[in-house]
Amino acid sequence: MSTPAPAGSYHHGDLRRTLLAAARDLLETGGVEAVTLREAARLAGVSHNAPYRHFPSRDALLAAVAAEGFEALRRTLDAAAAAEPTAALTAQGRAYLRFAVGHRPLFRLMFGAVLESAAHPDLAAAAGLAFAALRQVVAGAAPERAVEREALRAWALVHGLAHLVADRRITLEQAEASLA
Amino acid sequence: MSTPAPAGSYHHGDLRRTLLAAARDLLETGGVEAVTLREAARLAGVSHNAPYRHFPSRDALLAAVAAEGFEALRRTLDAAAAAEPTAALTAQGRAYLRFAVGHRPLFRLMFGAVLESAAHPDLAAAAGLAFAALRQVVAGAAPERAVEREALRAWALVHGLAHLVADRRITLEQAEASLA
DNA sequence: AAGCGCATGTTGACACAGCCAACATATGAG
DNA sequence: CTCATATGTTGGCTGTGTCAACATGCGCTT
Repeated sequence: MSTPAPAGSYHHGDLRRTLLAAARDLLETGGVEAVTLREAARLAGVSHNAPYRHFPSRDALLAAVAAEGFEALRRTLDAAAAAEPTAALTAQGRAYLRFAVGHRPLFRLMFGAVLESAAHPDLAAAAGLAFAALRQVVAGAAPERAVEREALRAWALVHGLAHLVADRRITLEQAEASLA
Repeated sequence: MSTPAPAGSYHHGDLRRTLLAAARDLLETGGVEAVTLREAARLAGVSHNAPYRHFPSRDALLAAVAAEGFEALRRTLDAAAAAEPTAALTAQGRAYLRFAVGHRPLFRLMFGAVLESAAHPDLAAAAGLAFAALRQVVAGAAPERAVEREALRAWALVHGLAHLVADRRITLEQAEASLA
């Protein structure tokens, strides 16, 4: 899906976006290991060093992809809550799980051990927003005082299930059955 | 802590163990990225290709380290349950969390996205044993019919909390407070 | 006790990665 | 129209994983 360069032009015009798309492709296709600055450059049709004008390092590229992932996750969670207001929590849980299964390499990049989010503020921010979507729903459903604790427990439960599914230790069905 | 080679001898004598120790050191010190076949060989005092007589690839070395990690985790969980039989479940939960915090890089290797456990049977087996320790305790504490489901929920909760702590998204205290 | 097979180590090489420095180009602000 | 500067390019360096060919000596067989 990565848009190749407009042929014959010295300047690409939209390299950053193209590189991100290429990186996403590589990620989905071959896992994190397959995401390479040089290969992304190749896919984009530029020289091996062009990416450095947009990302200071390979990690930065990965972080940008992960940040996009968190934005997508947040949208998914918001949509799930909006679509099923009476059972928003389990709806979000299901959405979370489906996201993990549907974009396994991306999920593993977002939550795996490759990136140190502390080193990438944008990443941390995007992640924070996604989690806020979860917490907000729990806040509306929990009994007053226990909100903070229950929110955390719900979050951890869903998150744990998602990891177990993404690591193929349990099936999606088992996870969904354990939600509520 | 990695035992260097007995000087002057062509054959090392205990290279496999030494390499594992070196890899553990590198992991704890610099994270997964720092674990390198060549660097492990250097620490062990052998040539850059000697490791291939004991591990067919870098991934295999990492998998072996992770497998050791799962064995350690299992021992920890067993010990926790044995030490506090009346509250075995929360004791194991605490142990799980402490393991994640105390051996962060190892934990992230074990559960991060670097290894594909399907490709390393030993790894999968060790992981299975560790989880069995958890499940067993839950089985003793849950109301009959719901055992399977409650076991999974407990596992997921602890696992999720551990991940959140390891990723520094919440503190150990928050996690422990959310256990029971 | 002698000899030898095979596990274990070594040397050398290759491709490929990330990253740096120096240079080229074209775009848009003035 | 000019030119500063953002964007790309070329070339090179170090380090890594992995393969192939060769060396060594431990331990079993006889």
